[in-house]
Amino acid sequence: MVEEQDERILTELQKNGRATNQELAEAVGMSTSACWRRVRGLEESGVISGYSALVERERAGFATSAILHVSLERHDAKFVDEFVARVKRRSEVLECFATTGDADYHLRVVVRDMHAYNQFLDEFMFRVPGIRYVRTNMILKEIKTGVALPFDTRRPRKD
Amino acid sequence: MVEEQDERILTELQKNGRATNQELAEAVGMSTSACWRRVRGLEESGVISGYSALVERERAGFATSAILHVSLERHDAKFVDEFVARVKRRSEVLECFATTGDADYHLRVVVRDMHAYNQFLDEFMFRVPGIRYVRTNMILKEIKTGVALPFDTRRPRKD
DNA sequence: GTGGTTCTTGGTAGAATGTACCAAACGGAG
DNA sequence: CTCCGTTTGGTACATTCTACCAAGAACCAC
Repeated sequence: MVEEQDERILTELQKNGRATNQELAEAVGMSTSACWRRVRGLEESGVISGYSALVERERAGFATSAILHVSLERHDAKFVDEFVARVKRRSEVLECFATTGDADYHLRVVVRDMHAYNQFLDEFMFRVPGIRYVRTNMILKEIKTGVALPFDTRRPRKD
Repeated sequence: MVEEQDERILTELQKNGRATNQELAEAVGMSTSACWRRVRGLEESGVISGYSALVERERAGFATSAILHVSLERHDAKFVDEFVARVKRRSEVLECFATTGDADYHLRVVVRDMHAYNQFLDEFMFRVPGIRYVRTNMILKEIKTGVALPFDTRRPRKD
């Protein structure tokens, strides 16, 4: 189980994934060794699945991004699995969620420019079998792009 | 400008944000000092905006998440700014994008359980002034949740 | 309460790494 | 070619990591 001390570590490591163990220990108020062991535990148990540099999309040359609503014609395992497998392979698709509502899937796609987006649709999206529709919502502005889980919200009573 | 060597560094640091400088230098094929200076440059120029631990949502106790489509009644700066400011303050809102299409905004919200989601709507979303509608699409399954920009895609010709 | 077991803690030291310097190599411009 | 600015690889000191230790806390059965 992830307890309160772990949550403080996670909060800190989400803010600064390259914090030294010493900084981290200081920030959460424990000894370096206790802290280090907890971090290791979180990594080994898979609570922390990795670390990543956060790169500014536009500065890195990716001017265009969009949210796609996708719906499938049929929902047999065959079509669903094929769709999922293809989505996982395409690096332009940063996120993909199966959702309730009109569309079956919400995707977020990031590309270098509009030409690349058109190409993405032509070469990839429109070729996936069994798709009913793909609706593109271009992203006009990124208000917020966070990865940090909200550990500051109240925990449910555990009773 | 971000050139090819930088892209290799970014690719690597997106995969492993805690790679040691030595590992990194080896992976991208340069000396440790050259590599270190480039990383520093990317950080100082803001291409790398930070580092973060990636935490498994469900293992960390956040069972519920949703994508919200939000549309505003009016689009005066007054209402827009208020909405944006409020969204930025709420840690449950991991992502928020202004988009084309029916909804003005797409948000991704993560909470501990359904009760917390209901509370989020009641206490926050439904109290923002000037909102036309909020449509909730519960996330049934996370197919993919990536943060790495697709540097493996073809760069536009620079001419 | 006591005793025993288990889990967690803080301290420490050798190994590994980061970071700032150097002089050398490179690449254009004239 | 020579000059000048930029980027490179190497090195050394300071910092940090990481695996051990024994001591302390928490728990349970009795």
